[in-house]
Amino acid sequence: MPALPREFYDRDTTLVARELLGKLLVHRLGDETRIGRIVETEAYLGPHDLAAHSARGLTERTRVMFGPPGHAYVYLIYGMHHCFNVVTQAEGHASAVLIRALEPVQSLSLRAQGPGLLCKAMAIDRSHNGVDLCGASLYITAEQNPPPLRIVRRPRIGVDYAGVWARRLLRFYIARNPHVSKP
DNA sequence: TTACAGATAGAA
DNA sequence: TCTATCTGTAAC
Repeated sequence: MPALPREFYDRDTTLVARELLGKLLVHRLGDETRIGRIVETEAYLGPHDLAAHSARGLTERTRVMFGPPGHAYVYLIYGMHHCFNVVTQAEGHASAVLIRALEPVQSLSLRAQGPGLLCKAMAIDRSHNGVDLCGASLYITAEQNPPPLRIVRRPRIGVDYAGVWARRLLRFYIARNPHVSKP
């Protein structure tokens, strides 16, 4: 199964967030390959989106978010948890899709519901910040025979401070999937 | 130098 | 269901 091409990420962020559902996140480690099905995502639409990191402008941390699409943006939250994002749209758009939950497929012994647990289960940390997802070690691929999905749209989590942006329906998840962090 | 980010684990 | 915790980041 080949990795999704960079063109997949170089599109409308909301569209990418929706199409990422049901895809497989693959991380090749030394002697094992960890795979999880993406069941929950959130779209962050760039500098004008007050809920996005890029709203404060280009900083050391958000640099890769402003970079070209198809790269991993991994940041540390509360100094304890990692969050895994995928950069979307053309360089400078500073848009990204946050992967919030996975359904274990292979070598995932830990729960992966919630952005922090997801990174723990997939062994993703800040060393993966800026990694090219079109590469061979960490990438996203499509299933052979993807089942039909019922997709639910909801407001994003933890962005109450973002005014009108907090009400936008930019969170997507697979309906009735038990691995979604909050149904 | 210091306030803040909002998810997680564990207690109640 | 509620609360303590934890530290890198960026504004001060």
